[in-house]
Amino acid sequence: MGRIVDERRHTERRDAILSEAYRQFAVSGYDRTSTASICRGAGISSGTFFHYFPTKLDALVGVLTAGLQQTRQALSRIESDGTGLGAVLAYAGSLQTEMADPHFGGFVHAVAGVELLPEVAAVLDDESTLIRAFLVRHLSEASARSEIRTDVTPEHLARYTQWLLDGAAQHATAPDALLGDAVEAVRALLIPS
Amino acid sequence: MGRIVDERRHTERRDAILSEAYRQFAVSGYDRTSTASICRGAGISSGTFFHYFPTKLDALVGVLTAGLQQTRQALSRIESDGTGLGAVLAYAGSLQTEMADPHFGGFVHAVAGVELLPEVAAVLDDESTLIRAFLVRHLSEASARSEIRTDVTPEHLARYTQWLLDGAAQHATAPDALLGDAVEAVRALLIPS
DNA sequence: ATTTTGCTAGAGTAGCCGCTCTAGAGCGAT
DNA sequence: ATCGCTCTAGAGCGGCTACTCTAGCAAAAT
Repeated sequence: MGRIVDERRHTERRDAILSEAYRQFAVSGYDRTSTASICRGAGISSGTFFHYFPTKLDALVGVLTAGLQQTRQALSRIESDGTGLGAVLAYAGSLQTEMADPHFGGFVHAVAGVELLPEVAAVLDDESTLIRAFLVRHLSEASARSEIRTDVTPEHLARYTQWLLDGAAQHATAPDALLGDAVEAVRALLIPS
Repeated sequence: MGRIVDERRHTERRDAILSEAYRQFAVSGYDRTSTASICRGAGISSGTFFHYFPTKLDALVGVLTAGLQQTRQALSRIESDGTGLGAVLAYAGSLQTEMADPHFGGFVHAVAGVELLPEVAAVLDDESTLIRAFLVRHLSEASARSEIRTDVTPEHLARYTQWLLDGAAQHATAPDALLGDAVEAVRALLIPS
């Protein structure tokens, strides 16, 4: 049990399914995407799909988990480059890059639609907690260094920043995103005028 | 066709269905809520349901449209009470009151999950446009009166405010909302420190 | 009184969807 | 050579769902 014959082929196939699932979830939403359609898009049979993911929900969780790991890496890379305000702005920037993906906005909406399923909520919670900790850490430092406003506590600023970025992510699909990007918004919130 | 026998009874029934639909969409999401379940909750038969709403989607649009009208009224009431920064903060306050509804957060997520359906997108677009116009109008005035920061244009501030409030609405379910409310967040964004 | 029309109930239906099952091919170990 | 395992295909199935249909009742119109 669990022994994998050809590791390379295995992860490639798995990733292909995951990426097709991501695209279709983004375009049609979770419930309105059928496993059959994912199979068609990925060029596999249902047997193969359910071999890799015992459940459709498991495929979604797979996508989310991959995203979480990506976030983890991005944060630690950013953190090794610098701390304080710079790190926070760098994070906003990396998020903004993600938002450029034409499927990003759709996927955010799709996930929101099934956020109440415990398996989904768990991963999302992990990611949210991770980011909050990152923000609190670096905003505290930035506050101590007087890089940012000090009339609002770092904890509150962290929360507001998260709201701001979540809101921006939700509108990621809008083509009129030219007016004002996420980094500028965060800068406006954090830096005293 | 279209003649209504007892106006009172008609709208009461309709509203009852709408409010039950709202609750169930909030709790289970749109796709995972069955019309049968709404009927059970509202104490009616499927025949009645489909007499009032030819489609499940029509029921959702009905809920959204009711919300839009509510927003319209709230905005004009606020606007008649005052303008500029005060009006913007009053709007944030009224939104915050809405968020206190235990079903609000769930409903926001449910709607997000089907935002790609054109009928839903249309209503949401109307509401978004309405709010943006309100914000731009009053933030411009506030800016001219120097009630708020002037280093960022009112248009940008309007957008950031909308992001902030949308993000807050998304987290409305969280019980730890004690830490920092929406009004304070908007104030922090708008008022120079 | 009779007709018309809104309204309601509830059984019924067609279709879709997530998932299972079986059969077999490829490959590694013994 | 043989066994055991992963992997793949694809037909099939049980269950659920949005919606339809028919029939009857109440009340307004004539």
